[in-house]
Amino acid sequence: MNFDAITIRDIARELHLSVSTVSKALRDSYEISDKTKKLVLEYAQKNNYRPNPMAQSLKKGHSKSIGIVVSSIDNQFFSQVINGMESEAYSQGYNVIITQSHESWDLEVQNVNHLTHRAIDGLLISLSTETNDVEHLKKLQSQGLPIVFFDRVSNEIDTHKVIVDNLKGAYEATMHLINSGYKHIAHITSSAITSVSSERLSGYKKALEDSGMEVDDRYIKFCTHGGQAMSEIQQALQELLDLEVKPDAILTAWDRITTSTLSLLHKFNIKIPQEIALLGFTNTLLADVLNPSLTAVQQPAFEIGRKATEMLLSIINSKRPVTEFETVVLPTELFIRNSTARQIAVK
Amino acid sequence: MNFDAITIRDIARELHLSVSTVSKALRDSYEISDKTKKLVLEYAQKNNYRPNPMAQSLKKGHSKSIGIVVSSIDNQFFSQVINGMESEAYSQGYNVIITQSHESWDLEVQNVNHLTHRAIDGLLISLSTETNDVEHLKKLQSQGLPIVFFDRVSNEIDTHKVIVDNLKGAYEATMHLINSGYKHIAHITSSAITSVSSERLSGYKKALEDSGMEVDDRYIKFCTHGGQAMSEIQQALQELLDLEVKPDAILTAWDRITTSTLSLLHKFNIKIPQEIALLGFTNTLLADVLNPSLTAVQQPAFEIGRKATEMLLSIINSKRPVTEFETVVLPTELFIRNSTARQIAVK
DNA sequence: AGGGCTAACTAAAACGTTTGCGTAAAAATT
DNA sequence: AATTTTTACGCAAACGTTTTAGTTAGCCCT
Repeated sequence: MNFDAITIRDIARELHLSVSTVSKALRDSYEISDKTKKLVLEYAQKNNYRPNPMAQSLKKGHSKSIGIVVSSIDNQFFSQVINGMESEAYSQGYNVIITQSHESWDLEVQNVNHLTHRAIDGLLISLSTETNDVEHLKKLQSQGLPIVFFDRVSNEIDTHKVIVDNLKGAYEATMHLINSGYKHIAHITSSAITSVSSERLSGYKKALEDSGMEVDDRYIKFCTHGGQAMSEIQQALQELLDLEVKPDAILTAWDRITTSTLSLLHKFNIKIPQEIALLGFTNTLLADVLNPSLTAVQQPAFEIGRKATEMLLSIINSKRPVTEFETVVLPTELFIRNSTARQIAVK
Repeated sequence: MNFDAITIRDIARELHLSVSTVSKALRDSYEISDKTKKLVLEYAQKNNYRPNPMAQSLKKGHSKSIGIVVSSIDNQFFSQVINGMESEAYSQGYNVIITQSHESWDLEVQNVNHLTHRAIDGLLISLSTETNDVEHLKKLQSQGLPIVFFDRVSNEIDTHKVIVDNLKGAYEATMHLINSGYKHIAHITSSAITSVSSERLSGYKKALEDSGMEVDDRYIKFCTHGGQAMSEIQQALQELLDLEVKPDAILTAWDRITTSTLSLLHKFNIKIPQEIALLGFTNTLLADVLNPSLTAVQQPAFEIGRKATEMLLSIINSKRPVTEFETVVLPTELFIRNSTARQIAVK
């Protein structure tokens, strides 16, 4: 393929000017006369000149783009987060490069390496469920790459973080179930490694304890692959259904687990909420029109993304090394719908 | 921010070698002795050397990344398409840069300009609903940027394209409604400009005609903003409901229009399919668990993305200019669920 | 012994910019 | 008129690589 792109050198030759004059004219330098500027600008315009971004990046020492690692783009939570990131990044003249870890540590490392070092000016990352070793990120940070965590954070790395109040979100959700009269509330979550899971689990447990209810480990199921595989959720659900006392409500802690559980309950012909109520963390825009409409803990995804990006750019643009880091905690919101409707009476 | 990244020059100085020797050693050139290679490799490893991708890109004349423009990432169709693109691109050592046009021509142009010219080696684009002027893309193509269209294509530009058989998809969908006994089938689609809309509209009309039914323009509604705004869909729907003979079925032609229409029908308390049946183009993974489960025309989104990327990379890697272009047409699939269930009898 | 080979390396140019410094001419100041 | 200042431009180095074209030193061969 031949890219017959016009360069600053071509303009210079054609206009009988020096390369530096052209460069300065294009950047509207005070050193250049209006006449020359006009000449150069018009020629550039006419010939559709566009500066080579690689040359600029190389020269300037930054790429004006930031890397994003999420587990999966087709998760509405993450796509909303990305919308927020894109919005903030664009408004500050930055580009985003999105990669997916698909909940795999290997892929996460590979993506980070791919993005890494000067191809990006900073990294926004939500850890994969598999990740408990963050050496790869530590090394990058120590080499000066600004990193901001969002959603699934690591407490082994000191940097800005944007999370939601997972404990409170799960607490309120569980309380809602308890107040609705449910007695045997199960919890399906992801791998216990992630910050998000353990916080939500704590919220769930605290609500039970505060209500004088017993925490029974048999009602708590972990899906180590973050619910990427339907099979692991199916197994978890099956085990719950096989208990001598079946749960009458389920709190699902992850977007994908929530929707998959809903699907499986349909598949098993279990009436929601009559037989089992369902309450899940999810950001799907379709919660209202699901069958039944789904009581959900929703996260301010756009704002998470926006805020994380704002913080990352503040590190990137900081004159001196940033050593004071901040963790922003945003609130979740509980939307009560039919999937947890209290059973007034059996119709 | 200071990036104390190590360069090839640092290695050379430290090892008392020349820059070129180090470069060649790293690239495993036959000109370098095994001893030296080992030395360099070990030093590089230990000091976590990583080639500066910008310098490499500048030198090599390509960036090993491709640009993607879609209308919106939080549309499951597009996120699945992107998964396919990412998969193919990664397997060939390419990176993807994703941007969203949000159905706006202005943003589309801005994104393309941002990505454009040497920051990317090629472009994968699905036009925004607003777009009917493709001069910006023509210009880029004429300058040598490889472009592949998918989903929403322009026939003013000659290049590879990947689409689905929209006419057949809409035809089969409409036929399903007709065969289920629906008599007044409405069609809500996007702007008539897009290839996709007009093809689906044709399929809808053809099915009616082939069945001896009249095509009544009052039953066809256009949402010029591609359904980004709920309000325009609401208005379209309201107009349909205000007709003296209300439609008993609606075929929605776009993902977002489909889910929004479902929401609105709920809001208006209209029973699906008893009062109005709904059949829509959508790739949501939740079609099965919607209320009611949704009869849907689904597109092979992953494959669309994969194929488009494969074709783009074939242009990029082609030794000589490509002049023969191909349009790949993939089949859609109709999933029949409850939202169009034939009304055997009124319960 | 002289020429030709080869192996292993180096020097330098190039990719397209940006930028600090230098400088000639024009303008302003003495 | 002589000096200084300003204006408007050019030169060349630099960013970190890759690559072409040398350049040594040692070896083999007749």
